[in-house]
Amino acid sequence: MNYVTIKDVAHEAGVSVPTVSQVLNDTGRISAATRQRVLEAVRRLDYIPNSAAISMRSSSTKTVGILVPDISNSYFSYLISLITRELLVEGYVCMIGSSSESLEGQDRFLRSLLTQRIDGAILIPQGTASRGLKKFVASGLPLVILDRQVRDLPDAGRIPVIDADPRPGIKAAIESVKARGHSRIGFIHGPTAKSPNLLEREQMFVDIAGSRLGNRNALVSEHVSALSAIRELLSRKVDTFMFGYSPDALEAIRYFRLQGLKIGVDVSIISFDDIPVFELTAPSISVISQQQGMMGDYGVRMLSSLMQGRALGEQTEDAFGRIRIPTLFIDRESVGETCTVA
Amino acid sequence: MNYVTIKDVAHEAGVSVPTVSQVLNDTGRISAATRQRVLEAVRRLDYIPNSAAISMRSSSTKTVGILVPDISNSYFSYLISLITRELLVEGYVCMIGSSSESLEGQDRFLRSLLTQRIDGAILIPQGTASRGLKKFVASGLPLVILDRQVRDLPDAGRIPVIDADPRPGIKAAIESVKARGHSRIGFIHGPTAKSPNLLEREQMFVDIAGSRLGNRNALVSEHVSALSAIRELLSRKVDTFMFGYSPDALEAIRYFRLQGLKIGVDVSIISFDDIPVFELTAPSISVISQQQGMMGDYGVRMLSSLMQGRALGEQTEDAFGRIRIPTLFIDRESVGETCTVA
DNA sequence: CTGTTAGCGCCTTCAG
DNA sequence: CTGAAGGCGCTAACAG
Repeated sequence: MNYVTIKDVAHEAGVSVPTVSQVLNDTGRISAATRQRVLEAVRRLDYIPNSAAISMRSSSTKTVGILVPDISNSYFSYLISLITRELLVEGYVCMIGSSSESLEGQDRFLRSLLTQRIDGAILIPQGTASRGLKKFVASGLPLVILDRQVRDLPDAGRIPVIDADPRPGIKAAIESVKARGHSRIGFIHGPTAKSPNLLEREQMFVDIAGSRLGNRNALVSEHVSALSAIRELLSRKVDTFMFGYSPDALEAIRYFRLQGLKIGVDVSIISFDDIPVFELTAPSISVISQQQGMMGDYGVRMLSSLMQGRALGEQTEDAFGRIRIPTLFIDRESVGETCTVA
Repeated sequence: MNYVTIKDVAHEAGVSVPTVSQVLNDTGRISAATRQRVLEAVRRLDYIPNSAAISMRSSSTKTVGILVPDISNSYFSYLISLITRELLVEGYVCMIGSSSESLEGQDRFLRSLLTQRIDGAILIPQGTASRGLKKFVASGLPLVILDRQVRDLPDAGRIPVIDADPRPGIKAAIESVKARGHSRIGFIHGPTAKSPNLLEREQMFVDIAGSRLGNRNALVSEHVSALSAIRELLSRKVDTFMFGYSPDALEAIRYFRLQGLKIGVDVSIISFDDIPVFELTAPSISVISQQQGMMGDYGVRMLSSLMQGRALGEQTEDAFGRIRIPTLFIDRESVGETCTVA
């Protein structure tokens, strides 16, 4: 299975190799006649260019890397499908990889992106800067970080970070919960070690819920396992749960069902991340949306402009600020009305 | 941002370029001393090989392509995460693409795989052989087709197809439904034009349900839109629905809820595809599982052995049969007990 | 308007 | 045990 090369095409068309190249790339002046002959030869032989060879000369691969924590998480897979679709129309193909929420997984994939000489990357990294991530940043490749901040990342001012501002969503959620007569809310933070953003959500919760409902009614658990945290808060008479990490909410739904606790009646819940499941459960789950669509759009747009700049040889040493997309509370059925005050 | 090349390493270590190459590839005889020096230079300069250059010489890219109909569908994203993980340990990186359930999208991605000179591919193609797919098959690349059969694909005997055998799951489902006292079942087939497998499911349903419940109690709709089909069957007094295509089932869940029809009480449903949502809805949905885990495993294993053979220059002209993985009925809460026979 | 020359980064002979 | 030469597929500069 030997591929047809530009040389075969040249031979078939009876011209020289560079002529074919010029026809294919619309560079140089080529007579309509030769052009025709070359194009026909291309068609006849079904010539398909070798991107490795092209990239060796052009030092541009037209590929971008995408790193997510977990491909099978629908929050990320949706983001991926958005991003790849938009980049495709700009002529880029994507290399997608998962860190499996581990630093080793992340570094392994980042390295393989480097060996592929990608033109740029969109990363949803782990919350702590790994060796691999530092090297990646140091390489100076066009790069945007999505969805998560990273602790201890030097040189961070140079790279755009697009994430969600938890405040508006949390505020709206708490007010809605309060309006329905709930007064004792617990927050389940998820694996905060993985991401400063999760920590921030918790702090913001404490801040806002504390000021609205009184500090003793805004509860938080030290437990790392979601299940233990839920059990603890339940024993402390919490009847409304807010989840900073959607997989925890899914676990909770299973758990409450098992315990015979009716969501929206015995217990109310609100989760971060607007993923499709939450609309299909019965009752449907109220969520704090991070507006992933917007996030993906911004990310792609930033990356293209960075890659553009690079392609033009511009000095893109602008300091990119952080872009924060406001979260949005989407009210559904998982927060019940309370008549009896506890 | 110029990458470190093997030449820089050679210079740094005070040896020639081929020497570095030999050290890195463990070929040829190199003295321990030089080897040491080279390795140190590699580390000091943080040399990262250029896979494009390597693949130009070796004509192997260590890349495999994965085509799915829709990345954001959790059935596929789960399969992707399985496959990429397993291939990674064998040293392959994956290029993932979506056909967006269209022939054009499929062909565009397949072509880009060809320009990338991938070593092999795992495809979940559209049900009809597109020009691009035919060309791809004709290229002779190691290739396995997953989850779906393809109509009119010449040379199909040469490539392995791994899909699910719908019979066992459907049979078990219907028996369970019958045992619960339901006697009038309708089947929603999904976009059968897209896949012979969907058609097969319907035929098998007609066959099995017909023989178990009588032909007039095994209903099918001609409507292409799931919603119209549901409405029609509802008007024909169907109270139990089987969905051949999970997105339709999700639509149905929304619809029934809107209509105030209680699943598991007023209406019973069973869907193909064991995806996480179905376990989280209330009531949880009984499914016919295609055992995706198995499917992914087999697929990867077949592909590696094909690529192996190719790497060794073997003639892998074996006729690969189709491997069919039995479907499995998973009984949950969406099929209610019927006391009153309609 | 077209062909010649040279080189991208790497590896595989083959001399030394 | 190591270095020199050549070539993978392609394109940018220059001749002609």
